[in-house]
Amino acid sequence: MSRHLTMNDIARLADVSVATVSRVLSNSPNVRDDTRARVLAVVKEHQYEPSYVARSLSTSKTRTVGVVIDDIANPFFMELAKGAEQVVRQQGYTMLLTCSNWDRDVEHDLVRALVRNRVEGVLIAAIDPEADSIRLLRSSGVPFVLMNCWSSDNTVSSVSGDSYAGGELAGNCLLRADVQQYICLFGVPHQSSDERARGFLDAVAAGHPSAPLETYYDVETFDQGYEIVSRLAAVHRIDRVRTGIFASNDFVAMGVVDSLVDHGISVPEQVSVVGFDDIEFAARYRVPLTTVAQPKTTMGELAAGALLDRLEQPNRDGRRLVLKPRLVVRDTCRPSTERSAQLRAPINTTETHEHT
Amino acid sequence: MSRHLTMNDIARLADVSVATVSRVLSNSPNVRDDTRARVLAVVKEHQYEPSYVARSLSTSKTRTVGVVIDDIANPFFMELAKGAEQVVRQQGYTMLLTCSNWDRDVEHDLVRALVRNRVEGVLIAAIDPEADSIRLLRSSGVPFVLMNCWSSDNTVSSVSGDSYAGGELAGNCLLRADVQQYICLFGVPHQSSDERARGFLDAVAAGHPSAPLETYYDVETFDQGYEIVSRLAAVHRIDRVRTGIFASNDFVAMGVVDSLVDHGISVPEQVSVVGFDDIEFAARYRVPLTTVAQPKTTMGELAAGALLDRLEQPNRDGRRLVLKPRLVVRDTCRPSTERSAQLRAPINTTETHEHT
DNA sequence: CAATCGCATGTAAACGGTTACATTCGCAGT
DNA sequence: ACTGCGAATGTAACCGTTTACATGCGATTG
Repeated sequence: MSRHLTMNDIARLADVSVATVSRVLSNSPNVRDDTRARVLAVVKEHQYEPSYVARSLSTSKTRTVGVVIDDIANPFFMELAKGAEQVVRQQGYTMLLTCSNWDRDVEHDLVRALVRNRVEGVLIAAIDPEADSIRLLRSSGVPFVLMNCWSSDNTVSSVSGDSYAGGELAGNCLLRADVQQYICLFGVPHQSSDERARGFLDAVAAGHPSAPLETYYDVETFDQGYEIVSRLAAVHRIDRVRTGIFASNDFVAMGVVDSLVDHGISVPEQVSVVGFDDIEFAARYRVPLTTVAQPKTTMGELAAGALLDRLEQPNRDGRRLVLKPRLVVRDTCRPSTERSAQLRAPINTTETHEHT
Repeated sequence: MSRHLTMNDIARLADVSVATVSRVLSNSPNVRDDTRARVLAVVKEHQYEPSYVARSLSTSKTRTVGVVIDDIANPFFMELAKGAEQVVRQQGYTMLLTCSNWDRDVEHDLVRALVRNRVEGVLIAAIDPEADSIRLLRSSGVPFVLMNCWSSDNTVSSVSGDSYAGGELAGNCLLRADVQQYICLFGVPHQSSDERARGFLDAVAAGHPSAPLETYYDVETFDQGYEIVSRLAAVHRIDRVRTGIFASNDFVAMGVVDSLVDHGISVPEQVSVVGFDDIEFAARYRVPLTTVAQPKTTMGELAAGALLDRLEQPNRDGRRLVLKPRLVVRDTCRPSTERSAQLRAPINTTETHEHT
């Protein structure tokens, strides 16, 4: 195909200099009306589109921010990204969305690619906030803000949910459902899932000290949830006594529920399940999920806002935003009234907390 | 923060010229080993990352392709995009994903932005293949391939599902379920939804000529599906006779089913529902959806493949790829055996068809 | 020992914009 | 007619790479 037109071509065709064309296109004043019209006519006639790559090189501004998430198929991250997109686009930035598939090497490569593309800032749901990818970001001086995790270094900004509180919410919910044993399906090692685990364990340790409790780690997917519960069901580990299952996210919770109904175990009568995230589908699942909701879109928006602040105010110090989760009670776990009366744990809070 | 290092900085630090640095970084031969080592040492020490924007300007190659989809929250498009991402990344391209939200003006702006960013090609799920956005693509000479639609102009490549056949599949499925009236929830005007409608209507006209049939247009969302069916249920239009409902996509189908169960109407005993797309969640919905599956990931992969072919072979003529849909029978519509025996419509095909 | 060759390296011209600065133009004031 | 001045336009340097070409240099060769 033919090559792209350049500003020079337009200048020649309109019989003016490149500077004038540039001025017309950037709406600068001090261009005679007829000249402007002549240039615009040529531009329109030839459908000229100026090269942003040249412009970026010239101005050293790309008006682009990079976003790194872990899983593009996961509604949690998609909502984060959507929230972020909203606000960056509205400030005239373009968003470059990338996805690490939970692989640290990929994450590192993605960050490298973003830096090379000279994005002006990045939003990253880091797998590990001390990883090389973050070091690279620091050393290359590209402003960034962490999402869904945080750093001990208080020069770096972050936006995350209060996972410990979320874990407690889940724990208390199961407590109130009056179950006699607990199964914990925790996620891959990660700040936020570790906190969830702590919060959950602390809550049940406090409310139900002697209860039998079994934990699994690294479970993140529907299939894993299905699988583990199926194994337990096969040996009648969960259909004899009332059981509470904590799932590291809503996908896992759905897998769990799927397995339970496939084994003829009734939810929530025999087994109660609490998920995490409250993805859109949780409410529409075959049995609507009781789950801990995180304000996903808000998180994306706040993160983007924080980043944009940084871009204008490069040396403001970091702020760590922590958003309170909220328990959404649907059909997989309902408080049994007697026990609820005893425990008077707060069960529903939303609010923005700011540390540092 | 400090500015980015440039190749010049590295050259100075390593006491060589920029050309040498460039050669080292592009692995060109003809660099003495010790020089190479010296340069690499400096590069590593200062975490230098070359600017792709400068490189792109210099080489007039961005190694980037743009993708335009209609709705990023819709799993159908996400899968398309994922399929495409796979293959472009693996060829060393970066993918710029954008989303029009079904707005033609936005779509046009997005294409404009992609052209300005000098993407080397674009994959576009066009709202209307004759729209300005496509004209812009043509006139700027950027290779592109249509997804989920097609053009009468046979120089343009496209990858789409055989929507007419899909409509027929849905129609025949309802036919076999032995329903006595039909409700059609068609989508917004669009090549592929129009074809689905035609296929569906032709199928029931052929198999059940005298049946009462009611059509709605522009229904695309869960809420719309829920809403329409609720109105009908309120006036007992669907709980008296066995009814078949065609939904323009799986979201709509879920809304429909939700409304039905909320009104105590049993699915599929009283009302049968067929969706479209077979998004991942269809199988896990509160009542698993009978739906027409499209090979979404494959479509993305093929589209990307076609585009990459183009990039190497700019003036090959277009090819239109049409993929056969497949009926997935789950719980919202099941063939009643008597009638199934009479009609012997093909019910399950997968195959790639190539026209032109 | 000079001519030749090939490899390693440097020099400088692109690439397509932006923008500081220089120049020209049109016109009012004297 | 001349000066002065602001508005309109042009000129050229710069942004950070790549790459064609020039140069330098050590080893081979007649």
